[in-house]
Amino acid sequence: MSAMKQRPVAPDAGLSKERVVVEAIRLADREGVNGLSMRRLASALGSGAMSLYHYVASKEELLDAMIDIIYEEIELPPIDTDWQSAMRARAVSARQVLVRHPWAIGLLESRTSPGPANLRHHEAVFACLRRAGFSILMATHANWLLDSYVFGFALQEASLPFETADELTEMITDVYLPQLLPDEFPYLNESAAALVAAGYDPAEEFIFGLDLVLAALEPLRTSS
Amino acid sequence: MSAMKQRPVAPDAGLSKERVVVEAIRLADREGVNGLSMRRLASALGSGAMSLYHYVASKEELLDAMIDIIYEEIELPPIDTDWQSAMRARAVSARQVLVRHPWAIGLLESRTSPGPANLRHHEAVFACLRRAGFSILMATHANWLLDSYVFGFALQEASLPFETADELTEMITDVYLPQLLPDEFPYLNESAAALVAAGYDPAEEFIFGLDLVLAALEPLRTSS
DNA sequence: TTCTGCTTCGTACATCGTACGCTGTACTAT
DNA sequence: ATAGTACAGCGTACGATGTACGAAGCAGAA
Repeated sequence: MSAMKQRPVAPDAGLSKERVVVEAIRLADREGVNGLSMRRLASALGSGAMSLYHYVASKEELLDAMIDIIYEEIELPPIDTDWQSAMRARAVSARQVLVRHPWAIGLLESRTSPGPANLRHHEAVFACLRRAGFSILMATHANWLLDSYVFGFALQEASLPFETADELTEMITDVYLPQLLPDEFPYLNESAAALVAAGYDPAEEFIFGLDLVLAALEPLRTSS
Repeated sequence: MSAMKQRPVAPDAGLSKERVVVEAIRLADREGVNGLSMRRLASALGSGAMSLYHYVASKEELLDAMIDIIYEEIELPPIDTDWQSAMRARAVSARQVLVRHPWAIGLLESRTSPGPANLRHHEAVFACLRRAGFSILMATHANWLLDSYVFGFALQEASLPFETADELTEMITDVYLPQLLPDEFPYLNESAAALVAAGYDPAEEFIFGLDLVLAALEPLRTSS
């Protein structure tokens, strides 16, 4: 407002690819990916729908850019610890990010070409694994295994219809158990009951499998 | 046509929920989930769009029904072998099904209430694990871990932009490497080169991680 | 002033899911 | 035979979607 003229890029007003993409992520967080339309995004930015197309070539490209910002949010494996701690930290961060942006998980499917943040991220992961003594082949295996676990866990967690332990109890007793005849599904009943009794924390469940996988990878290293 | 009158349900002509859902799956396989519209589905069935709404309450319900058919396609863990073989067979089958129907992976996200085939499937999985000597808690852990791996792997595999080893080589050399400055991404270059040299088979990669996970779960059993 | 180039936007079109109400047929009760 | 009931199928219409197209506003240069 005050120093409005000389700046080639307006500091806060005006559109930019960054502003468009960031607002798109906010909208998707709030309303889900189905609530993200070009018109609604435009009105959230106080502009006309077609203005957005000066910053993104299409909605597909917008989605690609959103995914790359998501990758930027994921912590890189720290370099100052052992490989297990580093990969654990990265995985935990990735899960947190995907919990914050559940719409991103399903989007990974159709998007093919990796963005720059994605590349940076995987470069750092491979660096960590190789420096820890994994061969190229074993590093590839470890990367697939860990990413599969993280994404798959996030995918399942996102489809859980509850957020808190209380909601879980309510969900199980009200929705799940009624359709679960004890004779037909004895084992599901058993574990549903155990879940209600013990409570349930996705974060703990995530760590359990993660540490199990990390421990299983440990003997595949070549050197110390 | 010949014996047209007395049959309460026409044997081959006429619509039915089953015919609608099965054709929807075929359409999604062919054109992706974005190519599946009620109008296109209707015309594939030789009917009007609104006729479909006599068999499914909404498109959402149609998608739910499609997912449940997909679960039906996944082999249950066989009961006549050790638990590792049984769970391996189930996981391999699940991956094959998801490769055949990649659109289904992203759909698991938003769908919340499990269909009957889903319930049957998980009942069988829990039965297998419990009979193998896992406690209720450990069976839950194992189930999460295995499902996360299978779904996550399928999700990543679906986003691979190639189908065959030749396409992989082509993809890496033409698309991947050009944007990968060796100084900026030394480790990605290294592993990309190794991938081209060695070829790559997703099915083998899948088995590697799967067997590693199964072996890591083995000591968590209580009895033999 | 006039021109040039970049942003911004209004309109238009095809396509989407689906609410609503009309048709025609099949079967039952009279 | 007639009327009633139920249901399967469809045509139309409404609001929303992504985006092609071209006009408009605007800066600085001539």
